[in-house]
Amino acid sequence: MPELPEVETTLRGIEPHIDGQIISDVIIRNKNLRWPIPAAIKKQLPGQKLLQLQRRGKYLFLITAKGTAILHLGMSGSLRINDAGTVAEKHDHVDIVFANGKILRFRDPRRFGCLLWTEKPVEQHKLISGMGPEPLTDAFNGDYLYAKSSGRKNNVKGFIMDGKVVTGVGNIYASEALFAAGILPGRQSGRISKQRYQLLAGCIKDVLARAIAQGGTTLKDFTREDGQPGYFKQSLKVYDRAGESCVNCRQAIKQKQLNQRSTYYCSHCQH
DNA sequence: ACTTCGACCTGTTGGC
DNA sequence: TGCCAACAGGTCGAAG
Repeated sequence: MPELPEVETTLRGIEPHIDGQIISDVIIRNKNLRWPIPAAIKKQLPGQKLLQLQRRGKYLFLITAKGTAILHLGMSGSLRINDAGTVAEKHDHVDIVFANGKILRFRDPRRFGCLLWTEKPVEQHKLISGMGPEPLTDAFNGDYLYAKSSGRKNNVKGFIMDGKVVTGVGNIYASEALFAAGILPGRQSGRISKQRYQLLAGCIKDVLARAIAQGGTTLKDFTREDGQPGYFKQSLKVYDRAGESCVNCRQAIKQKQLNQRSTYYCSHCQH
């Protein structure tokens, strides 16, 4: 479900309620997420002050003096802020209870998400250390993409969705950014010019920044921490629009499987 | 070092 | 209306 804009929207929504607050309890109803939730989450978090909330790619970090909780929403995860006493529903696997009476509630029907614990600097964690640059920083640009793509044989959509290349670009925004840049998703990544990568890097930044400004994309079930949807769906130009007319040329938007993921594009505007 | 593919889950949708 | 296959916003880790 969530890509970078949805995770960022979630972070901004929950932060004012819990930043700087003391964790009073952790309730784990089902520890069987992608990896089992370690016992240290329940053992170490209570009594700790939440010093900082951070996002890295699609991961969220809950930083305390003792260590850092690493949270990923997977395909179907979401976080809500509830008041103490709110009844948990079917897939509400974890509550982090705060002394101010708020509960951070982690729901994840498919359980592809995770909640892990580390006491080392979080950037040294195995899942984090190999990650590519954040797309909204200066370290991510066309020169970087061009250099990184040298000699590569995969298609450009798979290339920009590779978290070791750049983090946070998922299936929606990969299609959208490639449309904005006029590049066919199936084009071989190692055979694209530096100039086109400069355009693409700018389009990735632009589409992600605009999606964040709109509170993310609600396709089916993504909601913000307060239950409100994101409004970027109305700005999508190709994703989930197979057969509808291209906003530029009016030809039908095409859909095909690429790397086992649905991919949307305009065969007239993209080459 | 890079690429492809299977795996992990539940819920919803669309075709017959 | 009902059933069942196909699909869904992610990404790790194994195998080639």
